[in-house]
Amino acid sequence: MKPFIRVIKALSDPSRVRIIKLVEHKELCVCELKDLLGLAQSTVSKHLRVLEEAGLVSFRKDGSWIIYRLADGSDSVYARAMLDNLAGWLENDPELASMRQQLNRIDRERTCAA
Amino acid sequence: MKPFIRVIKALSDPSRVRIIKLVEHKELCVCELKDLLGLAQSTVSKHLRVLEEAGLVSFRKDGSWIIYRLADGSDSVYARAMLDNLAGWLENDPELASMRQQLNRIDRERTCAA
DNA sequence: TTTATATATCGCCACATGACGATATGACGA
DNA sequence: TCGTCATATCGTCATGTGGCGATATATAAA
Repeated sequence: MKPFIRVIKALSDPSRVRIIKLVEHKELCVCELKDLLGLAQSTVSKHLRVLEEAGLVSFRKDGSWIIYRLADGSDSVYARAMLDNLAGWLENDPELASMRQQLNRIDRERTCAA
Repeated sequence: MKPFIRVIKALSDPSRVRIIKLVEHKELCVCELKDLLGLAQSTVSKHLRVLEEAGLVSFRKDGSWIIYRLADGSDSVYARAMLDNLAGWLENDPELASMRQQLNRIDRERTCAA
């Protein structure tokens, strides 16, 4: 039961779902997510930790950046299934759409004036 | 986003997931669920309300009993998908197994000495 | 080494949530 | 009608959670 609940709880917050739907398209560093979501850096960092512990995202280091991407789902059948579901869900969400437009705008230069 | 979050939040509590996995097999009244879960009647009633508002369970009245069953999923694509997923998940959970044994024991007589 | 940037962690606060008992409602039976 | 049983709702409390700013850590650049 616990591994299932961990995945579901991780997805029970709108900000965390937005993170999933953003990194679904393109891996992103914390400060990019922070700007897109309009949340404090510490808040985003905490959300990413929850998602990572649920097996929903993973990360790699690139210099001083830590770049998050969708997990491959090998940690948890629940995470895998929910990521598959989410890939088709919320595609028409207006908030997500505007965030993705912003995402395209910052596509070329990774400048994260924190 | 909101309808999705409503379904996910409804499933983010272990007691509510247990309710789903119990009524998956057999429709049950509130007092049967109360006995199986070992929770106060008011608590179970509140959980059922959350599940019903998410489109995960529905109910019918039978005299003074209110008997809950899985929803058909027509209210919400998210509810439908999650019920489909859950049908295959947690089948080996030990707590659920012992609850289902109890469930078979009360199978014949619906006596809910509250 | 010092400075700046990116991230994580910590402490705090406001609010949400799950639990309970007590009470209200509603149906059935005596 | 009155009492009983099943359920829902209300009030309350303890705990969980999301938010922030401040701070610690680590890397890169000056």
